[in-house]
Amino acid sequence: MPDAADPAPMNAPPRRRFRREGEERRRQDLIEATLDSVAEHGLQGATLRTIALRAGVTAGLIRHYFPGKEELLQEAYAWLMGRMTEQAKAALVMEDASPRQRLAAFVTANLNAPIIDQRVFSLWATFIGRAGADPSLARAHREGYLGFRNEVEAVVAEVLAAERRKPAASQLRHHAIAINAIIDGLWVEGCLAGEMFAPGELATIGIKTIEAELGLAPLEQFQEK
Amino acid sequence: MPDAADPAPMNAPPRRRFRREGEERRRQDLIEATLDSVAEHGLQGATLRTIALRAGVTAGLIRHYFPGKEELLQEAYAWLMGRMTEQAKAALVMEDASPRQRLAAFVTANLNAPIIDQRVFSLWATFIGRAGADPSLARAHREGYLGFRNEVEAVVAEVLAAERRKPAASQLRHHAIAINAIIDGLWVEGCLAGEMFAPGELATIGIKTIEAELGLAPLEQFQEK
DNA sequence: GGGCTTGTTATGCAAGTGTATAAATAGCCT
DNA sequence: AGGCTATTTATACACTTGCATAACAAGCCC
Repeated sequence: MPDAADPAPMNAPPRRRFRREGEERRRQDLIEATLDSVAEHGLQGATLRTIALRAGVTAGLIRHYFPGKEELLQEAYAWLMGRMTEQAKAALVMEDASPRQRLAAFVTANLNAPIIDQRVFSLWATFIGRAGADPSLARAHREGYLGFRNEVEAVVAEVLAAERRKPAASQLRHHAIAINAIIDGLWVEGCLAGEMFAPGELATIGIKTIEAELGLAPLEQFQEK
Repeated sequence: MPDAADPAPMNAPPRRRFRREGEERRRQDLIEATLDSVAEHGLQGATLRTIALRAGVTAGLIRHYFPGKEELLQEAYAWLMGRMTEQAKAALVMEDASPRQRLAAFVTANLNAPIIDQRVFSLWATFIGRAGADPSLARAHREGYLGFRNEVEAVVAEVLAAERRKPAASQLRHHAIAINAIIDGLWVEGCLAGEMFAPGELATIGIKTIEAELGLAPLEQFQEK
């Protein structure tokens, strides 16, 4: 029995070098690696090892920052939603612009890059598909949706007020729901089949449709026929 | 060594009873069990064993009808999409109704049960979330979407023709895209947060918004203010 | 009713999963 | 410089996964 001695030149693979990063940074890296993995391989393909590889660490480290995979996914989703609504609303903060211009800018921003984006859509769809089974997801969506809709409603009220119109609350709500649906519907199509539309086309359609919904005379008017 | 004899009263679990079903039936059952599993647990939770359990068979049988899990999922998705578009278009085949009535009926059908349905939405979102990475899914969506949009475009043309209007092709396309977005957007919200809306409210909003988009005078008109 | 086909079950297996725990080393503090 | 701590790696483990194959029996055909 030769029984090879262990300390022989059996050059063991050297232990991997690493750097210590701040907690904030590591958590953020892990969250982004998680979203990347989900967008690319879906929830099923987003394994701890895949995520860790993408974040440039080993799988065990994840457990040092998150209690488990579940919590990592939840935090990743929360962060994604936060960034989405933040971007979406950012287009509304325009100083010295007419309400109507602000509304148009809002629609334009929401129907172009970076909000129209296949990766973000994949993430949204993947997570929201679980809303039926996961009440916390459903609640997160509802909150985001209502926040968004309230913004829309506020701008609509301003636009109409500028036209000396004062709609009833129920009318305002209807307008907000409809406008929200228009933006959402066009957003979905833009993300899924963006190359079917000319650049800016979705925004143009969105603005014109919304103006029709609000009963506003189009600014540059070219009638059909 | 007592070497217990095998034929001892070590009552082996009796082999499970089963019935032979037709191929058609079994495949359909498996597909529906697959969709149930995906809707309930997501793609990650839809394992062969879960699916088989729900279909009332054992996991091995699946491989007798499908080359692998991948193909089962694809067939399930294709069947789901087929049923969805079929249902959606069914509302259009109304004899002796005005184009405008048909359009309204179409919108109403698409914004109520059974098309507004959380389970179907979960399935749609779960699968469509993979469209970015799976070209076959992206193609399936595009085909379904274009088919749907063409139906809309045809009805819109009829509606406008009944009003003696003959829009340019590009105008017609814009209308169809916008109307499609309205229906899609309201559909999403109805599925995700149906209890936020009164029964029939989404359909009402959809119809009014579409009428505004097409420049049709509302039938029952109650102005704001 | 007895064989034969084949739909169906049962069992096994290698790869991959999330989690737990131990070992190591990077980098701060003095 | 040198220890100390806690971030990070590495390894182990129980379990699940999809897939392969063998054993079985349901029910048609003659």
